[in-house]
Amino acid sequence: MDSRSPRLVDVARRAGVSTATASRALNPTTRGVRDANRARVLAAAEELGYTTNLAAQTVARGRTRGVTLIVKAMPDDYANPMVAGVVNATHREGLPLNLVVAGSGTDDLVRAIDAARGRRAQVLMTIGGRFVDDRGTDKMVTALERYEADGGRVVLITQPGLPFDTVAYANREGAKELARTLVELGYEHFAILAGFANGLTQRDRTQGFLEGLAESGVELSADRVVTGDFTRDAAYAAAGDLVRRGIRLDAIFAVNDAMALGALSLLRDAGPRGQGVAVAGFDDIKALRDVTPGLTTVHLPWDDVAAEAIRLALSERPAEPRVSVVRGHVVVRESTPDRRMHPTAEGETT
Amino acid sequence: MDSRSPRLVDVARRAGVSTATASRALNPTTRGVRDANRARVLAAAEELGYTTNLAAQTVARGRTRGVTLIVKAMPDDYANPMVAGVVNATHREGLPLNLVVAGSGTDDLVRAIDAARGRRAQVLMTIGGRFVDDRGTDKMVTALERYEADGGRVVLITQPGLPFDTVAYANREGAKELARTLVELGYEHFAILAGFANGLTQRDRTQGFLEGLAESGVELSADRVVTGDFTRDAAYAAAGDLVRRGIRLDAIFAVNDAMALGALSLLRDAGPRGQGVAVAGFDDIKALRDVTPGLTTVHLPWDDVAAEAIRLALSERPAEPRVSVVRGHVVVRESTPDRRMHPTAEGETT
DNA sequence: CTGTTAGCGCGTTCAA
DNA sequence: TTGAACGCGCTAACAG
Repeated sequence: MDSRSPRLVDVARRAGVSTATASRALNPTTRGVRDANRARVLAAAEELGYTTNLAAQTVARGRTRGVTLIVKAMPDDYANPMVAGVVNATHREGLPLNLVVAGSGTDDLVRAIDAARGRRAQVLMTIGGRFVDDRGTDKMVTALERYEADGGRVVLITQPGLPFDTVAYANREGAKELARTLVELGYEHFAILAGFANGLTQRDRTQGFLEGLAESGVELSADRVVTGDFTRDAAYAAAGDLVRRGIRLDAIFAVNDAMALGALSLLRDAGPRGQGVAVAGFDDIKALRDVTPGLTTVHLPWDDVAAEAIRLALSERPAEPRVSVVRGHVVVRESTPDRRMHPTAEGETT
Repeated sequence: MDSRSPRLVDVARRAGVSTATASRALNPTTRGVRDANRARVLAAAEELGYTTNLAAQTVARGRTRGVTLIVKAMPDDYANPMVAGVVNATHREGLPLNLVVAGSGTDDLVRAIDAARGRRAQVLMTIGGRFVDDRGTDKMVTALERYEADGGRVVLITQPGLPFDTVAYANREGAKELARTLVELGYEHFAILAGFANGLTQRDRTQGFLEGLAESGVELSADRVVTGDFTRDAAYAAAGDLVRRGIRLDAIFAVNDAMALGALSLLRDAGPRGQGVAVAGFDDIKALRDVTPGLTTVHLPWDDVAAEAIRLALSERPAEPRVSVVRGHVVVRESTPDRRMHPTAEGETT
């Protein structure tokens, strides 16, 4: 078959006008077409099943609408609330979305950024992916600057400290508040499932939690901060190691909810040794509504985050990069019962 | 700033060759460039931070790599296993992915298809979105045919019966097996949370379940098949209505796991009236591992489904459309305990 | 308001 | 193996 798509010339010919007029009629941006002609062009396009060749349009215009979202991985268990938020927000705005899963290396990230530049995409957003003291950060910044120099807009999500518009969560503060709350509830012996040692988000949450403990006068030895993958499965495994070590454990803080749910499952599966250990997470993902016991966590207003990211992206680029910090708050649920009311429940693990 | 991106000419000039040679050097597809020249071109590109303008390349070539995935909505609670599967599979294959959320109307779908054609995208995959007896199906098929006539490849997921390559799940059979299993376990009084009345997947699962019941000699009055949204929240609400109606209820079948989890939560929140009602779902999403009681469901091999879809998409278009049917199997968990062992537990709701 | 014409940046013949 | 020249489909500047 391969009966090639109709082109603008075909529409123009059929409508009895020039391609220029046809183009103008099709693109409401440009005014100045007699109604009669506009109608004929639209009719011709309809009859021919014409669709403008977006690639050609992009070449001619030099730029194309739409956002490119770079993420590190697409989880198949719990929805990433940020990804879902951005996907739905762009849909609402009628913006084409390009979802790119980049490897975790800096090179992969730079490649993805360059590819977006090659696509002449209007806005570029990235979630996660930044590392602490990563030598590659410079390369990434350079790539992003090239992208902006080329006329694109960059919005970083949760990666404060870079010279671009940013939507950041108050990770450290939220974790600190969570730690204080747990201590108040009567917990003393903690462990942290910290994710990647050098992931920025993970580090901030871990450090915030440690600070909160310190302020409340609770110590935490380094061997109780378990690093590893940032996933539910890794957390399940890590919690297992923790339990097998036989240390005294009142509560586990996992740096995100998916990990916390994994830990919770391990404790459940572990039998008696897992009983009585509390768990807390971070994010307050929607799935928590269906989980028992309810998971104590730090709530973040995800819809606001996504909306804010889009807002920044669509506004004029300011002289100085803007940083919107979104604050969360602790939500206490049944996974961290009040121990002060059950003083006898202490010491159920060894 | 707007210091425009370097173009191929710039690279060519810097390497001291023509744009033709530069193009050939950059595209490994074309052979026949002296190694020395190739090296100089690559070096020049590197130094300039050159990235091919994909739009221009697409115009010149007439087509571009990558898959466009059309979905109806992006859930923010549980990951859609198909979406996650396709996202990750395309990433593995190094294929650019365009994720499009189309409205549920046929027009939205047709628009999305035409847009993909306008983008000259290589392959188009759609998940869901087909309706029973929808007058719009013809329009959709026409749009897809135009897309294929234009050189693209179409792969439909879970929408059997259309003249395109298709990956279908055995929805009806799985639901039928589930119904038989539940009856064997001793359940008699069912209700179904059926989702959209005219959604194809939902209808197949509902009808399969009804058939299974019928074969097992169990009747189900029409007022126990509750239609509505295909989401967790809608299911939560619908289960509430069910409970309030005060009918005798042994078990609820929800046509997907997210809905089942919503129903489970409602029953939990409903207090005594919700107790003793079993729940079963469909899909076996990963999140079920962290839920108690474990949810009885129909397992589908999601990784296989995504891989198969990609395989079909990347293979030559066959003369006759191919249909791969992926079969699932029932997994019984604690949400549907064996009632035959607890004859006294009967009739706990009214 | 409309048509002519000249690009946009790249791939690709066709000779050399 | 290489380069000159043309074409891809569309928009934008410039006349009219």
